[in-house]
Amino acid sequence: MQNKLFIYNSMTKKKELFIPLHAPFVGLYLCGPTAYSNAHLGHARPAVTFDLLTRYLLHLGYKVRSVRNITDVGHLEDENAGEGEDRITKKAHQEQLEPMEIVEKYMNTYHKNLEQLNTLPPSIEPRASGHIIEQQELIKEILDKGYAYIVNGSVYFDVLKYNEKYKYGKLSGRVLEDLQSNTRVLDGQEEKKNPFDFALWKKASPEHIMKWPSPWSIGFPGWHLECSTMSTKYLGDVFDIHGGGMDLMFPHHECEIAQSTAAHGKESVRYWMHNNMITINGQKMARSLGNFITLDDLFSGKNKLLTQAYSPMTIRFFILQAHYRSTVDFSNEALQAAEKGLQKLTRAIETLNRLKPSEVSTIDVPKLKEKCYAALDDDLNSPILLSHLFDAVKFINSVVDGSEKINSSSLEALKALFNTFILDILGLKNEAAGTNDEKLTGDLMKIIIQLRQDAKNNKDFPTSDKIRNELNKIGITLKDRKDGVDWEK
RNA sequence: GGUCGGUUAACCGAGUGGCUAGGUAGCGGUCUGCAAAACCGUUUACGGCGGUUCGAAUCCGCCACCGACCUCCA
Repeated sequence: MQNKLFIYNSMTKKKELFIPLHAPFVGLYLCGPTAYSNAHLGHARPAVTFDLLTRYLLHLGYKVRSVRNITDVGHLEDENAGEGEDRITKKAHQEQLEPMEIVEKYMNTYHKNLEQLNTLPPSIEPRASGHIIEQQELIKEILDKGYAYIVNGSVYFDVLKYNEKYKYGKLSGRVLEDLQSNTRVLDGQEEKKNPFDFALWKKASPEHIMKWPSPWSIGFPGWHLECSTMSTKYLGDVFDIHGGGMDLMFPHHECEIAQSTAAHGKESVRYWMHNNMITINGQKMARSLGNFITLDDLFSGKNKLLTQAYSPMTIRFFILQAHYRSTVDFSNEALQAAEKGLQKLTRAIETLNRLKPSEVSTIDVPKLKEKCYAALDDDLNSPILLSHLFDAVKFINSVVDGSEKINSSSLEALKALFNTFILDILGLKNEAAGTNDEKLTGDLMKIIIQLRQDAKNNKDFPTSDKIRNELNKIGITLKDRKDGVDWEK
C-alpha cells in the first residue's frame, strides 16, 4: 500500500508520515461525548474531522477499526468531594429520570445527529459503565507497579512518582514544577498527596446513584480511566491514532498517557490528533459556557441566534471548508456562504452527468487528481481539496458554455474523481436526491417545461412567464441554459 | 501568572521567501424576449514597528490585540 499521508502529531508537534503498526489494519480511538445533553455544533467538528480521516484511510485501502466511547459513568461536577453530584445524575434529577435513561436519550440524539451529518458509525462504541471490571483491572495494575495509592477507599494516581521515571506533561507541554505552583487549590483535596494527582477510583457518597463495588470501596472510576481501558482493550496495548478535541489535551489525554504508560511500561498511542474548536463571537462554543447551538436547532433553524435553518450537509461543508487544526468561527453569514458554495458544488455534479463529450479535451484530469490527493496527504487539508474541486466546477460550467472541451475518457475520469472525493471521502451527499416521488416530479416538470417552451416559441411570453412565476411561488426555479432548461427546488 | 496558538481583503478561510488559493458578497460585461443560472473580467489583504535578504505577508526580534488550556468540556 503506497501512501504519502502525513498527519500532524500533537505529541511531536510535527507532520509525520503515517505508517500503521500492522498495515493494512489501522486502529483509531476517539474520545466521545458525555451523554447528558443534546449534541451541539462543537460536537460536529471532531465527528466530521475524524470521519474524513476514516473515509480517507478506507479509500486508501486500510482496514480501519474505530473505537469511540460513550461516557455514561458521570464525572464529578467539581472536585468538591463531599457534595459531588455528577452531570448525568444532576440532569437525571432535573428531568426526573434514571441516569441511564438520560444517557440513552442523549446517546440516541447524538447518533441521529451524526447520521444526519453523514458520518460513518464507529466499529465499536463501548460505554464506560460496561467496562467497570476492566477499569478496576487497570487500577490494580497501576497499583502493582507502584504508581497509585489508596486513601479512604479512593485510589489516586501518583503523578510525582510517575514523573521520576516517565515525563508527565509531554503532550500538553506542561512541566510538573509549573503545575505545582499553578494548580488551582480546591476543597476536598486533602486526600491527595499532591494537587495534580488524579483519581483512578473514587469512593461514592451514600446519595451517589451511579456506583459499583470494588476492592477499595463502593464507588466509581476516575475521569480519565475509561479511555485508557477501552482503547487498549479493543485496539491493543499500542495502537495507531488517538483523536479528540484540543480541549481534551490537558488533563484528559495527559492522564490517559500516564495511566497506560504506568500500567504497560510504554506509550499506547503512536499518533495524537486534535481538532480545534468552533468559536462563536470569538469564544469557544461549549456546553459549560452556555453559548452553544445544538445540531437539532441548526437543522431546524429554531434558535434566536439563527436567521435560517442549515442542512446537515451545509454544516458538514462549513466544517470541511476550514482546516481541522484551525478555529472556525460561527456566524450566519459564514453558514450562508457555505450553503451557497455547497449548492454550486452539487449543481456541478448534476451538470457533469449531463455533459456531452467532444473529441478533444482541455482538462488534465490525472493532474487534478494528483493535486486532490496531495491536499489530503498534507494533514487532511480539506479546504485546499475543495479549492481544487471548485476549479473543476468552473471547468465543468465552461464546457457547458462552450469555452472548454472534454472528451469521453476525461469525462468518465472526472466523474469518477468527483464521486471519489466529494461523495466517498468528503462525505458530502446530495440531500435532494433519492426520494420515490423524484421521478414523477421530474417527468411532470418535463411536461411543464415543454409547455412553456411551446409558449415561448409562439412568442406568448405572458403564458411562459406565468408558468415560470407560478413555479417560483411554490419554490421551483427554472434555469434556461444553452443546452436546455433546468429546474431546481 | 504559566503553557500554547492566532491576527490575511466586505465576510468565511487556505497558503507561502519571488508564481491569481477557494467560497460568499460587490461591481462591470457576455448570454437571454426578460429574469435566474452560468461564464468572463474586476475592486478592497496579509495587526504595528524594526531586522535578515536581491526580494518577506511568509524567517528573526520587540510591541499591541484576541483566543485556548491550566476545573468538566468536542
